[in-house]
Parts: sequence; structure tokens; C-alpha cells
Amino acid sequence: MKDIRKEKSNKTIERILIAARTIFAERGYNGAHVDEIAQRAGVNKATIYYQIGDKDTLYANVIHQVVGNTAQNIAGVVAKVDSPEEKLRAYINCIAANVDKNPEFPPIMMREVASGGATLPRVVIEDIASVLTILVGILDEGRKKGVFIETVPFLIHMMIIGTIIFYKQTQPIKDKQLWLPATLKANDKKIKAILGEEVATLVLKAIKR
Amino acid sequence: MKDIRKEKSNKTIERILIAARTIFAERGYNGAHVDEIAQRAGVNKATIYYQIGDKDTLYANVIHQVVGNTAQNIAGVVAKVDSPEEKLRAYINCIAANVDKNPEFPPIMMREVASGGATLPRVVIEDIASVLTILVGILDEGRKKGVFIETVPFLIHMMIIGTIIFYKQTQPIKDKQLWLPATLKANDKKIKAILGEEVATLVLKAIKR
DNA sequence: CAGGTTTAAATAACCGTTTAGTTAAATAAT
DNA sequence: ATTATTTAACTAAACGGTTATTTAAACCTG
Repeated sequence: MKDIRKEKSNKTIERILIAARTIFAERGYNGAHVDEIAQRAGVNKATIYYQIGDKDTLYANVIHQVVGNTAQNIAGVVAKVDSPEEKLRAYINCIAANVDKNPEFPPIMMREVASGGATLPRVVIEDIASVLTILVGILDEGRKKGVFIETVPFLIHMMIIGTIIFYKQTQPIKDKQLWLPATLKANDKKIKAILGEEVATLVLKAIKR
Repeated sequence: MKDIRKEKSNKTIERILIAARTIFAERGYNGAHVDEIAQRAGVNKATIYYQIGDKDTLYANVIHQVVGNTAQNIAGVVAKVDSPEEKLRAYINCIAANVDKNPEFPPIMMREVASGGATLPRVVIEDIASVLTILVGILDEGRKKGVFIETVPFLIHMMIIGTIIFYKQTQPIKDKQLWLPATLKANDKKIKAILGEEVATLVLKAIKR
């Protein structure tokens, strides 16, 4: 027996969270206005306060939804393959796929990092830590087996995530501008679909013994 | 015949710009309050409007000061060496050095990218384009000489700048947190001084034929 | 009608910008 | 040289628009 009221309010909450995610991603925390989120969600502003709470709480919900699932995905995907190379490929591809599915991830994460992670909820920080731990395991195993050189895991992770996020987020900026030489716009389309593979190839080549 | 008033106002403008740079970097455009900048600079709020103009103008001044000089630096440094490998090393090291000298660069650039570069002044965009053009030249020459593989220059640039900026900006966050495994904190100090070299080595290894 | 849900309207704090006025240095007039 | 006038630099206070949050009334829905 399903409670229709609950369903309705669930739908309302859903709509609010989707609108909030979009607008927080577009304008950042301070640039996003509750009025605009309400309008976008098609609800009255007060409904947000009734269903979710104040702006901080709303933002925490959004960031948890956006960043939260990535960690478990990675753990699952990496466990499915054997060699360190394959694991690293899976790791990178999984991040790229998640960014792809979640266009709000890059801007939100960027602004979060830019402000020193001051507002990052504990949960999210733990997610990131667990992802990092997985990478350390992969790199360590590869080094022990003699297939990877000695590396600084934290730097490698920043290389992976920095490359993916920056590329994804600057792509639209580049496309909108007419100022750059044709050489740059050339090999563009063919990458879009396989950014993860491209990055994986580069990183693997960089750290292979 | 020296005009004491002029000297005084120059010092005032300087103080305002320094304060503004710090606070815009810390909090972003919307999070930065003119009141706080004035307080930090030790001047009355209205002085900012008298000497510089409104918040937009103030921000444009800051971003120009922070991003402006990097482009010319790179061009100069790259021209000094010969082989594509050396040129790329110089390119990467120059960016790293600039980020090092300019701690406000990462957060400001990140937020700028996050918001789709909507507020980037024309001048800054031209700077970035000229830097990209230099990289295209290096990669092209390397490929023609058979020392580099075929690459997507835009992706390589995002790899370089993404890695450096993300690493620099996440370092303090990481250090403040106690949650992560000791393995991660290990090889840390020895990198800090030579981040540029480290990134250059990785990128070169990745794109060498 | 009774409960949860949504809404329009009100509130209050905040923050960018302006204004009107003060201080003091530089220049002109006596 | 002393006084008067102009000008640059700065300041305190206020203005006005914006925006997060609250309130109380209307609205469903069972």
C-alpha cells in the first residue's frame, strides 16, 4: 500500500534537488539564489524550506548526491579486473564515465577545491579518501610487480581527475570562442566519446616501467 | 617637485588590489564583500569606488594582474631552448613557477572555468590562446621530428594545467585532514619544490614516441 | 473535516553603491 | 609671506535593491 502523499512530496523533493544541482553547478553557492531554484523547480520558495531546509542543507544534499555514488562505482569496477594496468584503466574510465553522466560534478568540485574544501561534508571527504586508497593499492601492486615506476599517488590522482575535469569543463568554453587557431579545433569530436580511454593511455604510458 | 598626494593614492590603490586579490581568491566573486576588502586594505569602502570603480572593475583589475603576465613569461622561456623536449619542459616548469609565485591563480582560474569563463576579460582569453598556440607549435615540431607521438594539444594542455592547479590547490586541504592513510602523506615534502619537474617528466614520458 | 502540503506575502538582514561632507596638500592672490 | 581658493583623497552615513528566511492563510486529499 503506497502513500500517494509521500509520492507527491518525493516528486517535489526530486524536482527541487534537480533544479538546485543545476543552478549550484552554474553559479556556485553564493551565486545561486533560492528564488531561482524554486522557480526552476516549479515550486514555491517556502516549499524548499518545508521539504528540505535552509540553503546550506539544500547544498549539502546536492553535493552528496553528485559526488556520493562515484566512490562505490569505482570500487566495484576495479575489483572486476586483475592486472594493475587493467585496474588503472578501469579506475580512470570509471571516473570519466561518472563525469560524463554527471555534468554538474566538474563545476561543483572545482569551486569546492577552490574554496579549500571548507564546506565539504564529512561523507564526501570519506568518499574521496576511499577512492584515493584504491588508487594507492593499484599503484603499489603495479610497482611491486615491476610494471609501474615509483610514483606519488596523490599527484597521479590529481593528474587523472584534474585532466578529466578541466578538459570537460573547458571544452564548451573553447567551442564558444572563435579566437583560437584551427589546429586546436581539429581533433576534437573523436575524443569526446572516449576521453577516459585517451587519459588512461597517456597516464599508463607515463607510469609504466 | 613631488606630489605627495599622488604617491599616497598609489599606495592606496596597491593596498586595495592586494586585499582584493586575496579575498577574491578565498571566496570567489560573489562570496567576496566590498566591505571586507576595504577593511583588509585598511581604507574606507568609498575609497575603493573613488580610486578604482565598482566591484566588477575591481575584479577585472585583479584577474588581469594575476593571469596577465604568465603568457609573456612562457613565450620568453620557451624561445631560449632548442629541442621540443626541452621546450616542453620549459613550458611546464614556467607554468608551475608562475602558479608557485601566484597562489591566487589556482582558485581564481578554477572558479572562472567552473562558471564557463563568463566573466573572463578579452585580454585574458587572448593570453590563454597565445599560450595554447605555443604548445601546439612544440607538439607539432616534436611530432614532425619523430620524438613525440600524435596527440591532442588541447588535452595535453588541460593535463598540464589541470594537474598543476589541482595538485597545488588540494595540497593544503589534504594536509589539514587527518583521515587519510599514512601511505599518502609519505612522499610529500620532496615534491613540493619541484612540482614542475615532476609533471614535466610524467607528461614527456606519456607523449614520447 | 483534519492532516499534511503548498502558497503569497511579509520580514529582516545584508551588501553594493551613492551622497554629502571633511581634511589637507597645492596653487593663486594679496 | 600670509591668506584665500582650488583640488585630490578620504570618510561616515544613508539609500535602495536584493535575498534568505518566516508566517499565516489557502489548498488538496483521504
